[in-house]
Amino acid sequence: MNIGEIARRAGVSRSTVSYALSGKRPVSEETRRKIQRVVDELGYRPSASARALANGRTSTLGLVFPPAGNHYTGMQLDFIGSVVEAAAAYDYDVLLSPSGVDSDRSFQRLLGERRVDGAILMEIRLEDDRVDHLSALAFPSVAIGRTARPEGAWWVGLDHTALVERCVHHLADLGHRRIAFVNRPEQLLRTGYESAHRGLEGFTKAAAERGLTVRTYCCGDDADSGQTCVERILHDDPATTALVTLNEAALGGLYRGLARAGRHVPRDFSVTGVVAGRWAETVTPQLTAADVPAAEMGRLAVDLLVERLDHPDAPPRHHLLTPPISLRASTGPAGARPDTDTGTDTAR
Amino acid sequence: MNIGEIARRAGVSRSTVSYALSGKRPVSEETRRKIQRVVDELGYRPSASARALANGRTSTLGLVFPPAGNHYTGMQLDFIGSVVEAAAAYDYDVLLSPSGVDSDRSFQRLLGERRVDGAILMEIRLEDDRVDHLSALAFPSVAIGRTARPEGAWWVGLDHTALVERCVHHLADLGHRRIAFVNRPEQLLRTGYESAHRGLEGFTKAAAERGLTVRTYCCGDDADSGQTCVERILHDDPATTALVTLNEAALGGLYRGLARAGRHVPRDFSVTGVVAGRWAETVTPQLTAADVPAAEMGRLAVDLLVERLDHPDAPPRHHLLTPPISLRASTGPAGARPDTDTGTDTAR
DNA sequence: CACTTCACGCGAACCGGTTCGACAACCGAT
DNA sequence: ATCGGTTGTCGAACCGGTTCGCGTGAAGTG
Repeated sequence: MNIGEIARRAGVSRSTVSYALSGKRPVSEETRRKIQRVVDELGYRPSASARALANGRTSTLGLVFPPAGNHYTGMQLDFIGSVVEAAAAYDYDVLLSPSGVDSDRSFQRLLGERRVDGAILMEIRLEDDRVDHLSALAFPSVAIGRTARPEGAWWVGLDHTALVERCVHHLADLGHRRIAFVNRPEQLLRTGYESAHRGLEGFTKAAAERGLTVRTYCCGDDADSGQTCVERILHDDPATTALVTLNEAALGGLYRGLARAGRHVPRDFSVTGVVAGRWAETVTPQLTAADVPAAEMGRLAVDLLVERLDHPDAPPRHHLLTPPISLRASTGPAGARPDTDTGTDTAR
Repeated sequence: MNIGEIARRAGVSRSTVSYALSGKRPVSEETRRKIQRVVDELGYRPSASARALANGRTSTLGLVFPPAGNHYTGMQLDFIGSVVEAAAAYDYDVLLSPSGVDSDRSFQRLLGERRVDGAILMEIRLEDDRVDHLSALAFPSVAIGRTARPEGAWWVGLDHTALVERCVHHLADLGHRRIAFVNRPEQLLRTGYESAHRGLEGFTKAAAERGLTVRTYCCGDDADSGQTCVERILHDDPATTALVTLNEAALGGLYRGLARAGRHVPRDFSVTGVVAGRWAETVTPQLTAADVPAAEMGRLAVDLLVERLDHPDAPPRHHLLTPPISLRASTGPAGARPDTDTGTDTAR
């Protein structure tokens, strides 16, 4: 079942078999066919380990995703799926690595033991040890997300700042003056998670530009937290008429909280944000949102990484995406119900 | 950076370095420390490819998941995440393979090129080529799901039949007499997808036992399809008062369809089914459902596979799980609103 | 003091491919 | 007949580990 066996049966040398299969040197049509027949008969396939050892390439990409214990969001699934598919199109396999903090065990495995030719990093933080580490090593990698100083790096990212700004402007245009921002969990914000930071930045900036009264909240990645968060928002400022969120996992809970408080979406309360399209369509009314093009981002990341692998000294490239806001049904003009009705919640 | 380099610097032979690091033969404390110092200084890590070639084990598990183009569900994400985590605990990496149909390219890569020591299969069909193929090859694998004849195989599965039966009984106990079943997409049912079949079987059986009037539907894996499906259900039999579903991606759409038709959950209409707990808690009212313990299943699958790898001729084992129904808020007694009100939908 | 025993370390072979340099056979051109 | 250039094939070295068998020096024993 190894190349020697094939060579013996075909009556040629091992190197000839190798050349016949790889085509890296001409082989006469006759011996090529002879070899091919033996290969087909035995169903021979060259061992990936041996090949990797010999030519130093594993044909495998590493996909580094967030630390264990975190909730996984739907977006992450879309990244994973699209990365795997895109990689397969280039004849690469994908090795999953549950790495979070820098220099942890499985991260070491990928690089130190040379299991992968390149890596794609998810869940980027503004100051990211992993990115620094990889770039110091000049190890081919592409980040899905963008650090504080992304110059000279390879990445594909979403312009969360601009997207959230647009959401705020959209709401302001509709007449909303008191808006809340529902961010990802505080722990993520504290550790410098990119989208949480840039989203917040965009929110603050746009709110200032429009002179809005705003509050910002962190919210756990689950429905219950979303519900609690809405309770806090309406308690802190019952006159709030809209919110912007990045937290797709909490979305259902946000809606529930609003319903419980007797706020009808979009009549008395508008909701918008940046979430995957699939989630935006799951809630009722469907969410007006900038749809995260996760599948496209995964594909682009693989494209970049493969390019970087094929041309080791190509200049750094990146893609910054700014998908448009999809108008659905969760936002509407402010003041359909007068602002005066703010004393107590109408429902328990 | 290879073992020869370490040996040279430590002034010993390559084999001694190998033994010192693996501990497979005793090495004097002194030389061991000498070697360890050099290793630490240079940050040496043995090449995975070379090791794999030498000892025939890749320390990698394959995770075979559904064909491209499918929507991925939240459940699948939970499987992937828990498998990766559990594998890491055993010092295995996980290689993702987007294989669907049998003997397709990437499936061949995993096995033919010996990239993995064992495989975990997801999205099992009752007659599954991949399972047959692997068991014919005696290749170590564990299925998440159970074929029509699972005897002698390694798997971890959910007793969809029993779970859906329980859902039906739960509804029947509440007085519901006309119940619909919302299955996964027709294409999955047609190709023999396990959960769709067994779920349907359990539904039919329990409905017969309780003498219920039922209809069964297939529904696409997205919110819009869910909404459309509810419209069909209420059109086909406006007296329907409850539904059971396996389709978590459609859940939001089902709720929307009911709301649009003016049916309040759970006052005029009960909903239940088998979905991941996270999803059940996202909708409002929260879904009374048998929560799919996806994370546990992934972990168990890895446990089984590792056991099988460590003891090549251990007898086949499996786990059939039957999680309890979590009572939440989406089911209630039938007839809170009289059955007579069935002429036309009250809302558009 | 010679004789086993044991702990330790070494060299060589091997895993299964790839790749380089050499060489033989054949071609047409001088 | 000789020479230069192809074309097709082979042998050997190499990738970076693991593992087996053997040799050696020190310790233990009668």
